[in-house]
Amino acid sequence: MAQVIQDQPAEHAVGDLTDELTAYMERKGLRSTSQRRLVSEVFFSAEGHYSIDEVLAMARAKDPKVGYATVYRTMKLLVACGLANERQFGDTVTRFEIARHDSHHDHLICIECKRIVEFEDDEIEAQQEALAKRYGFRLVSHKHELYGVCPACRDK
Amino acid sequence: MAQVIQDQPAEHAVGDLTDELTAYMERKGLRSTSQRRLVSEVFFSAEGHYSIDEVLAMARAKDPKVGYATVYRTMKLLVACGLANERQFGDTVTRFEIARHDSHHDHLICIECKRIVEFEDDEIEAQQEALAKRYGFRLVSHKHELYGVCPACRDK
DNA sequence: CTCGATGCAAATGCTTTGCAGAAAA
DNA sequence: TTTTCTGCAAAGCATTTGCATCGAG
Repeated sequence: MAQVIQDQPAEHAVGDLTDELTAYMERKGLRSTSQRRLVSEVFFSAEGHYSIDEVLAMARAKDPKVGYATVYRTMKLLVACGLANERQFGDTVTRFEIARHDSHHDHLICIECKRIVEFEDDEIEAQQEALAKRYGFRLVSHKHELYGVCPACRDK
Repeated sequence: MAQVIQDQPAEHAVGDLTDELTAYMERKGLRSTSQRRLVSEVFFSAEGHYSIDEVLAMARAKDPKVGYATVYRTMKLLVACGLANERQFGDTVTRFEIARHDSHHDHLICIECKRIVEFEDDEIEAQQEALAKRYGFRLVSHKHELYGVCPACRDK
């Protein structure tokens, strides 16, 4: 059998993301290199919010020779083709997450352990729209981050 | 007469803010210097969201010799004593705004002209609280920014 | 007179870019 | 072979700090 039907489909099928990237690169005349394949693969496989350094570390685990600039440029490429989002949380480092086209989500961040929980709240989204309209703004995007202490850290 | 009662009280009475700062500095054994008085005065008098460079420019209009580091350190001081908030919007620069203790507010930012409008929405605040509770988080702070196109820029 | 504050300039931390050599197409 | 990509190292840029000097207390 060529395709395995999974009982519990992964949140993001790594293959689908890779296909989208490949299509984008072909369309733009960009080259498929071993580094781009490696970096995108480790990023697509790892669910989370990673800094360049973290993606670099994951990539170097499989190929110690990859350079920082390559990871940097590959992440920019993923952002450009809409497969990754760039985020800045409390600190100064830029983090990347896999972009989901279907749903908007925001973040709940533990200020103790830095854990990041994603949430989706349609009511808040709707109220944001209403609020923007009230001020005459055409809403393009938003950033909504809640900082607090997570259950695990509260009990310590 | 020593005190002037104003018909239209300023949003933030510069004098009150200055008094709070003075009290804080005395409490901490910090010195009242001409630079600190100048920087805090221009910042308290100017309503808005200013970067270090902008505060520096305002201060230098009155005293060309003030240094960047002094403004930097004075703004940190204002943040430390709760009289200013530090914010990062879309770009890389840090901006400061006068902290109001009574009300929480968030921002609506025009991506064209960079105009920043402040808003307050109790319903959204309440929903944030509910959401944090749902995840077991004790909510400490939040960042809520809406990016869009303001009425003036839509008509251009 | 003492110790904190200032202002310069240098250091830092992260991001971005120039360029010579490497590797896709 | 041509053109893009890589990896290093250097440049940018906003922020932060060390230090000699200045000035408030």
